[in-house]
Amino acid sequence: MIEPRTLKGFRDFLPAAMIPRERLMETARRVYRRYGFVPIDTPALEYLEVLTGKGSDETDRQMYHFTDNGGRAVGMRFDLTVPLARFSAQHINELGTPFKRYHIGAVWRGETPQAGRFREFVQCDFDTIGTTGVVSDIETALVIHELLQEIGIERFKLRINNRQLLTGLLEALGLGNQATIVLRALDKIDKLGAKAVEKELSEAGILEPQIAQILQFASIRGNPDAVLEQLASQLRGNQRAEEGLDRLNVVQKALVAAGVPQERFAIDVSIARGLDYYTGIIFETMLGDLPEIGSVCSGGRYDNLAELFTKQHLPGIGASLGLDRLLAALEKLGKISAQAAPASVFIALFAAERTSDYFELAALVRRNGFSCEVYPDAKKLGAQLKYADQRGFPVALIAGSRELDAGMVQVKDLRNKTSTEVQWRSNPDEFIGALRTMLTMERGDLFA
RNA sequence: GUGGUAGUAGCUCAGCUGGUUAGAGCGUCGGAUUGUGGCUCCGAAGGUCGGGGGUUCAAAUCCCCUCUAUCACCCCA
Repeated sequence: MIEPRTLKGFRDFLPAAMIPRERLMETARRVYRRYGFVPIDTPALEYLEVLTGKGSDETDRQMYHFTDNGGRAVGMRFDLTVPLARFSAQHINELGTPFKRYHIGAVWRGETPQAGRFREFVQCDFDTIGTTGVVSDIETALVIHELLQEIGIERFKLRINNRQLLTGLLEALGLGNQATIVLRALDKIDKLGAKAVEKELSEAGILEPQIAQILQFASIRGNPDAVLEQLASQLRGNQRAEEGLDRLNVVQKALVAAGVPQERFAIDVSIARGLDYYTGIIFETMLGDLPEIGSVCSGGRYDNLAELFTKQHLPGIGASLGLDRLLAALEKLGKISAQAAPASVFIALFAAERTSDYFELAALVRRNGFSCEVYPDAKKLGAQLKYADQRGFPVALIAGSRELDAGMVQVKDLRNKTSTEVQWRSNPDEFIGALRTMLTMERGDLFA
């Protein structure tokens, strides 16, 4: 006997978990398409050099890689952005710019699993390639907001920053080449506090007055308007920073104009996003009820991503919804309703010798756009109804030989326990009408 | 990868300082007049006590290793 088991950080999904997963992906697709993004897919496995080209030591360490049977060095993708860079370089001439795509797929990282962190997980990415316009900055923010809203999350905050602000400041302080160290340290300010960041920076050899300025800069808080104002006064005269600030101003105004509530977003200069490739605006999204799980949707602008693969200048911007992390959060918050009917109409099997009649009935139901399921065994009616009830079917159709002979069926509303007899063979319209009235009643939402 | 905590039935857990055939609730399956569900009652199945090794007359219980989960570091969705 082989022990049935799965690898650390890899999971099976039972129907109760898979139904909300699929629903979430459908929501993401719907929102992405609403903004004109089109779907693509890329291989799970790539040449190792394609994946390691742009990553840091950390991503290299976490990547699953091996030599395939043909002796090639290959790796499993650890995000969807690097494959997009390769994809764009390879196909952009057939696609034209701007190119807006979404990509939902699994990625793999060999890191230690934790709550909401797995070794195999699904990301729902959307990116815009080939424009540096601030319009795509705005659109990215709007999509993130709409996505979270449509999923049904009431409390979340989209935190926005622009790398140019900090880069500009660091250049002015003469720390231009230590950006990564400072960014990484600053990213922890929320979690560990200013003291810890100060210590980390001074251990990295950054001088006292420099640290003071960095921390003062990162401690600016308040509503977007106020933050932008303070930043403007502090960064005046710094060309690079002012450019980033101008863009943030445009984004801020557009978000308000598009109806994004003030409490849903913040300008927060302490967020850094570890990935080195971001060059402009950056986003992360925290859940109001579960901030400790981390960002569920992050991204930003990367103006040089494809440079390793092509001489063509391909700027890009996008973000990634962490499907599995979000689901883990929703589950923790008790927002995933366990029951979701796989189909809406249940057909009880009574007289096994009349099987074709049941399939004739089922075909009629499905032809009219309702999903239905025929019970596989002619068990006691009570047991069949119990099954239907437990799966959450709203409607059951019951007919024995007597009714079938007469072309009748009992249409039973499983929630009200009411039922009516209908002539389905001679009067299908009346039958479908009866079904429709029962099924149009509120179906419970997937996310409470 | 490093460190802390944990692992008993499908799920949630009980099992005192080692002592004979390891229990409960829920769930599953069967039954209570093969034609009407969520309640009730009766019954059954289901456990190598995560796995391996060791100490002991005796290990779910103590020790070591390992696997898995979880938390922290690191990093990130």
